[in-house]
Amino acid sequence: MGSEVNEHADVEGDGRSARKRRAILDAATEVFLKSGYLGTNMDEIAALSAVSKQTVYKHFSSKEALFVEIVGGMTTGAGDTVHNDVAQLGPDEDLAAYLVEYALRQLTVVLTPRIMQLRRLVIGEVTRFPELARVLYERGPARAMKMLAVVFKDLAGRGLLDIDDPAIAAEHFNWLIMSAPLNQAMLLGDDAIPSEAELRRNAEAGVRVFLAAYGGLGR
Amino acid sequence: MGSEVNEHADVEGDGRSARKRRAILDAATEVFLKSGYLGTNMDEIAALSAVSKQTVYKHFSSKEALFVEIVGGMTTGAGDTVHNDVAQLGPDEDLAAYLVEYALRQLTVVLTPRIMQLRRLVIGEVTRFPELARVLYERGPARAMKMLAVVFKDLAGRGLLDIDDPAIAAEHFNWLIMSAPLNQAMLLGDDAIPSEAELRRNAEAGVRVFLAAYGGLGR
DNA sequence: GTTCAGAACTGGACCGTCCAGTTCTGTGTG
DNA sequence: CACACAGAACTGGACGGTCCAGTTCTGAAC
Repeated sequence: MGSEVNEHADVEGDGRSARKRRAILDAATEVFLKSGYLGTNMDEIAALSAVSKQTVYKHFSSKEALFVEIVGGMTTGAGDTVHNDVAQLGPDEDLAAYLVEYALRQLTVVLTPRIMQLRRLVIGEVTRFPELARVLYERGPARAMKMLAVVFKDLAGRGLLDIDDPAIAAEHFNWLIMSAPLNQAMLLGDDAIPSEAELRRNAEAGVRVFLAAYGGLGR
Repeated sequence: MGSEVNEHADVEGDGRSARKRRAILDAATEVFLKSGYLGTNMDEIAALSAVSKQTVYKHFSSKEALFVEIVGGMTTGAGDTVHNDVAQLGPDEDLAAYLVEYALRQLTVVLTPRIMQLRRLVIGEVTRFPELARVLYERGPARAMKMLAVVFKDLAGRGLLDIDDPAIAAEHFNWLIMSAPLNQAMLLGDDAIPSEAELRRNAEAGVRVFLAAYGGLGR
């Protein structure tokens, strides 16, 4: 037993098996996002991925396992997308403009129909899959605020911000920027996702408040 | 049309029919909150309310209708609870303390297991019941911020706050106060609902930032 | 001869309906 | 006030039709 050698199936492969697996994952992602966990049936996933149900169950032991795999992958992927290129503030750069850009990067990634739907999906399944929600929290808001806290601590050390507790400042910044559009899109649907211009205005207003509270001497 | 005379069935009655109807609503609330829309079956509701399924369908035409009735009622009820006694700021009262109390009232109502679960439920069903989510948005955050905007406009008129756009200030205040605990409880479950002491600290920190940005001359 | 598609199948869950028999409620009558 | 009675509401159970997760079988392709 256990004579399998192709253990690289879950990273990136181009064998037939890996291709099918990818097709299943893609199809399942779409269907789960559209219909929710209970609202999704495996036949639809098999049909959409152009694969027999037998093949689906060869790759994933159950509906639950497939769901966990997909949601886990999406949250981690999205989290990585946000925090890839964290530009630092240059010496001659404007602090407010820098913070606005920082905010906009976050907003434009999170306020995407797919990511919003993922959020709704996970929130709706908190009871059934608490672990998934915890992962989303860690890889999402918690991670973002941890990164922010580091940035703020640095800026405070350079005398550009007057911050007592970087973690709290990061929370305040994060939610000043994200909450309004996030909650709106969450409940009013994807059509309520603000345009980039609106997001910019929102970010600027948030940064203004943030700097009023945490902006150091150079006001 | 509308020749019905006994329209008082949905307010408060004590007849047998009204009692059963209430029992059904109570049971259905519990089951829906616990298992979600698709995860709930009508047999369980009938059993828990100690009523035959026939009676359930005599009062509510379908599972969907029952669900809409319950969620609608709960959102409206919770919204009213928050905005019942809106005390105004007295002449000799401390502004910061007043705002902290204002925030705490909101927090302690919203951060309840039942209300949190309702939020999760509605968010998870945005696609299936967009109207319900819209109602929750209107009766929840939108209403709260509208009330806040009125309060802030008044305070600004009295020279206690320096506010340009009351609506934006209300948004900032609302989310400075609510976002951190709300998001945490939303994803990490009811066990992550902060204690009242933590909520107070959170409110105080939020008010501090708010007043730094919007506090008028009397700083 | 291994893998997969296609299709059928199992076992079970569930919505909504139906029905025969029972209980409640309100109204009229002596 | 006691009683009878009609109509509405309710029970308990059964059932049709549908849906679905997961398994199994057959035939074909490579």
